[in-house]
Amino acid sequence: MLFFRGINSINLDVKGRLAIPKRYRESIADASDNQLVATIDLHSPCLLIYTLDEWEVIERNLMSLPNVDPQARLYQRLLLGHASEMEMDSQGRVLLPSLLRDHAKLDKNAILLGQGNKFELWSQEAWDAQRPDMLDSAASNQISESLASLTL
Amino acid sequence: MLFFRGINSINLDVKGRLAIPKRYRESIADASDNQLVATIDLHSPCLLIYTLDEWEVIERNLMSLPNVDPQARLYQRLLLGHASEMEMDSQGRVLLPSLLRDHAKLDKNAILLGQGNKFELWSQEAWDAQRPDMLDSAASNQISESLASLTL
DNA sequence: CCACCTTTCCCCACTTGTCGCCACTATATT
DNA sequence: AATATAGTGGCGACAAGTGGGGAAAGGTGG
Repeated sequence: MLFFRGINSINLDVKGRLAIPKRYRESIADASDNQLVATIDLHSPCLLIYTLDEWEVIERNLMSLPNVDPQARLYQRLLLGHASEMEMDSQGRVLLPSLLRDHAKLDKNAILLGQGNKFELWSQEAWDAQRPDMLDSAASNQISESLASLTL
Repeated sequence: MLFFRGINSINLDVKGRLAIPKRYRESIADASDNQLVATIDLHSPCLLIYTLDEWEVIERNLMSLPNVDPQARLYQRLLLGHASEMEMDSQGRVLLPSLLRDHAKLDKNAILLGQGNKFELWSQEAWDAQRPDMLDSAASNQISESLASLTL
């Protein structure tokens, strides 16, 4: 089973290519023949990067939502509409479509977060700006019900 | 199975032609011999573009609706009435009928969104104007029941 | 019925973006 | 300290995107 962990500081090249860290490459090659899919995150200014097979699961779930629900339609439009297939080249790099780079304000310095079945890709600036807030709200005492059962 | 994804920035030429991005062309050629159908979207100021065979499914469903239902008749009139067949030329371009271009306020800069069995075609202006609102409402915390089951 | 005008379509040229290759640098390992 | 390996960046070839000219087809008006 495929599971991505860890934080990586990565430089995009001037053409917007992202070099996937070596330690992830083999499992990506095995899982989906070097095919990745990037889309936007709806809650944070970052991109989500899935292996193609993981993405197809998401996609099936998305498309099975009731078509009459306006919010479901919105999700479909945004997530599917931004989902871009990318293929790792022989050096383990993928070209990020410029419209997606724009969305996440990605230029050179980026942060790649392993998040289980996907990666999150942040611009360094956005990450640095939001990390303190994330830590603060995580540290606050308001534990949601779903978290209450968690033993760390 | 045919499945369109992703966002594309595209320039229409002065004659109103749309060049389909290369990566979609082969599946369109395979699925429906370069035949596409465009119609209007009923909820947003954009056009919907189907392969001919996918459109024929929609069409059958539309026509099987009860004829006495005024809303069904409305849908039939609008969707079927605006549906225009288009053929990709040797360079992968289709001519968008001027009445459809007018409906979606399309001039030069356009955004083509892959949406599963169809594409959505937006004018750049309309897309830029609506995208922030769409992101806002997608990010809002009011998650409808149907979305609650979705794991991204 | 003919002439003219507009629309559509094809072809070619040019520009831009994409991709592969290679070299250099930094980091880790023995 | 030397060597190997991953990361980074630049160059160049090629493909895709874009735009314009002109021929053909279709429609309109005299």
